[in-house]
Amino acid sequence: MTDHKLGHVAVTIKEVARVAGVSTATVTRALSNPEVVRPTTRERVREVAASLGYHPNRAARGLITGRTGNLGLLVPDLANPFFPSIVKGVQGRAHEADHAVFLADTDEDPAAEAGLVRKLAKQVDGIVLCSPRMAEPELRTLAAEVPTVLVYRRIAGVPSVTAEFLDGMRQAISHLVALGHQRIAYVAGPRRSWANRERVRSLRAVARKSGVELCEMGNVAPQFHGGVSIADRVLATEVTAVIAYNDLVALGLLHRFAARGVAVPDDLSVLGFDDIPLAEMVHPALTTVALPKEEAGQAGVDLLLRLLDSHQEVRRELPTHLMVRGSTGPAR
Amino acid sequence: MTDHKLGHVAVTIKEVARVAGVSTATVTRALSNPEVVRPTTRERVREVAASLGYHPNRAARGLITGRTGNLGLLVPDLANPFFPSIVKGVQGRAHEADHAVFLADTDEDPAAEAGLVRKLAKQVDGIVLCSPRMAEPELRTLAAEVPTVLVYRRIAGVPSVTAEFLDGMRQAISHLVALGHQRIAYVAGPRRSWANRERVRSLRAVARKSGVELCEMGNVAPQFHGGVSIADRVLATEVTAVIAYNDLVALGLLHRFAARGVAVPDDLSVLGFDDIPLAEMVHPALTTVALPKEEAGQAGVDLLLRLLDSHQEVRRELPTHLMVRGSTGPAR
DNA sequence: TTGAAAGCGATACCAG
DNA sequence: CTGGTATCGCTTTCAA
Repeated sequence: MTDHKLGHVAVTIKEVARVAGVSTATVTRALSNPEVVRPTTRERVREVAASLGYHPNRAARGLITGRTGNLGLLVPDLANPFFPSIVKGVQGRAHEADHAVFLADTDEDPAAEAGLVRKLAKQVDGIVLCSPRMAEPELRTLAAEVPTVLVYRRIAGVPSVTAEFLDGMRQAISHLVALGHQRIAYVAGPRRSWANRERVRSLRAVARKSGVELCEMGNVAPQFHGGVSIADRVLATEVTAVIAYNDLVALGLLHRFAARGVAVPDDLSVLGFDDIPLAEMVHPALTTVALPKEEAGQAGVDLLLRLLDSHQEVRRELPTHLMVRGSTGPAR
Repeated sequence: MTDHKLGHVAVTIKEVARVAGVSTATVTRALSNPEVVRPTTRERVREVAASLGYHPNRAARGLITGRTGNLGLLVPDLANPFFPSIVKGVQGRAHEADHAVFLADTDEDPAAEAGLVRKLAKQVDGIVLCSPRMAEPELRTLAAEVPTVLVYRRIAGVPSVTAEFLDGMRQAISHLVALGHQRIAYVAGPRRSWANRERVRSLRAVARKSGVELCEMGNVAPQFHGGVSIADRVLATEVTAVIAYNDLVALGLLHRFAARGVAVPDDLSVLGFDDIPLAEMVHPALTTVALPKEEAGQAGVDLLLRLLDSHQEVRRELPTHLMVRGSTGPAR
C-alpha cells in the first residue's frame, strides 16, 4: 500500500458506490445521465456524493471518453495588454462551459509554438491559438493534428475568429480625412505578422479610394520601443497624421514626440489599433480602432466547442469601432 | 497489418512496444528509467519512440503515479498588468521544469477562488495562488487540501513568496524626504488586501521614524479609476507628494491631475508601487517601487516543486527597488 | 534484463 | 433500472 502522506485523500467513485450501496456504474449514471436512474436511487447517490465531496477525476474520465474537459490557449506575448484581454475572454467562457484552460506564452517565438501545441495536445480537447507569425503550412499541419481555432488570424480551412480590419481602417481614414489630413504615415508592425499584412492591405485600399497620400514606414517590433525607435523618422516626413500598427507602438511614438516637444494632436495626430486599456490612461488619450478582445476569446471558445461537437467548420468576424480620443485633431 | 497513420491518432506505448519488439514495461523503463535497461534495447526503443513521435499520455501516467505534471495558477485580475508579468514567470519556469500550467482569473472575486482551486486540485500537483483578499482561515484550509504556494501574501504555515515592502517603503520615503517633502499622502488600496495592509504598516513605521507627516486616504479600487476617483481629494489636502497603493492608481491620479491642470512633478510629486510596464510609458514617467514580478512567479514554481519533493516548508522574500523617474521632484 | 499482469479512476457496453 | 466487466494508456510489482 503506497499512499502519499499528502494529508487529503481524494474520494473516488468506489467510495461513493460503497456508501450508497450501489455499483460504480450506477454512481456514474446518477451523476452524468440522471434520467436513466430511478429517482430514489439517484437522489441517494447524489446526496452521498455531495456529502463526501466527490468530484470525478477528469483525467481518468478523459482516458475513456476521449474528452478531457480542458482547452489549451497559446499567446505570443502576455506583456502586450492585448493578450491578457483575450485570455480573460477565453478563460471566462471556458469556465462557464466547465472547461479548464492551459495557458502558454510563447515569448514571441514562432518556432517554439508548434512544440508547445503538441505537448499540450494530449491533455486538451482543442486549442485556441493566437499565432500571428507561424508559417501557414505549419499552422495547417498543426490544425490537422488537434482541433484548433485561430484567433486574429485567418487561413483557409481552419476555423478562426478575426475582426473587420477593412472596416476599421475605413473608419480611421474617414475620421482623419474629416479633420483635414491628406498625408498620413503608417508605421508597420512585423513583416510576417498576419495582422500587419491585413492592416496594410486594408489601408492601401482605403487610402487609394479616399485619395490620401500614404507614407509607409517600418517594420518595427509590435511594442512600445518599436514606436519610440521610429518616431524621429516619422517627424522627418511631412505628414500631419500617423497610424501605428498597434497601440503599444502608438504609445511609443507619443512618448518620443513628447520628449521632442512635438504637441499631439496640435502638431501631429496619432492613431492606434487595438484599444488596449492603456489607450485611455495616457495624455492625450489615444484615438484608436477598437478590436474586440474578450469577445474574440469567447468566440474562440464557442467555435472550438462547437467544432468538437460536430466537426463543422466555422468562421467568425467581429466588428471594430473607432474610439476617438485626444490624440487626433485637425490637420495643422 | 501495419496501419501507418501519421499524426491524427495518438501513438500509444503499445504501438511503440510492438514496433520495437518489446513489452510495454520495457518501453516505460527505457524512457523514464534508462539505466535499468540494456543499452542496445534502450536505444532501439528510444529510436522507435522518437520516429513514431511518441509522447506518454500524462493523464494516464498521473493516474498511477499520482503526479500530473501540471500546475495551477490563480490570479485575481489579468487586466492589472502586474499579474501578466507574474503569469509569465510562472509559465516560463513551469515549462522549463516540463510542467504545464492551468490558468484561472478570478475576476477579483475572492468568493469564487476556493471553488476554482478545488476544481483544479484534481488535475494538478500544486497551486500557485495570488489571492490578496481571501480570508486567512479559508486560505489555510485550502493549503491543507492541495499543495499551495502563496505569491504576494504571507500566512504562517503556508509557503510563500513576497517582497520586502518595508525596505521599498524606506527607499520611497528617503527619496521624497531628500527632495524636501514633509507632508505626504497615501492613497490606500482595498482594505482587506494583504498588500495594502503591509504597505500601510511599513509606511507608518517609516514615516514615524523620518518625521514625515502622513495623510492617509482611501480605500480605493486597485485600478485606474480608483486613482481618478480620489485625485480631487488629494488635491484638497495640503500635501506636496502622494504615494499610491499601486501604479494603476497612480496613473489614475496622474490622469486626473493632468485634467485639472496640476503639473507633475512641479506642483505635486506622485509615486507608485509595482513598476508595471506602463509606468515608464506615460508622461511624466512614473517613479515607483519596483516589485519583482516574473521572479516572483519563478520563485513560486520553484518553491512548489521543492515542496512536492520533500514536504519542506519554505518562504522567500524578494528585494524591491525604487525606480526614480519623472513623476517626482523637489517639493514646491 | 525482461515480460506478464495488476491496477489507477472512471465510463460504456451488455446482460439480467 | 442496475450490476458486472472490459477498457482507456501508463506504471509498477513480481517472477522468470
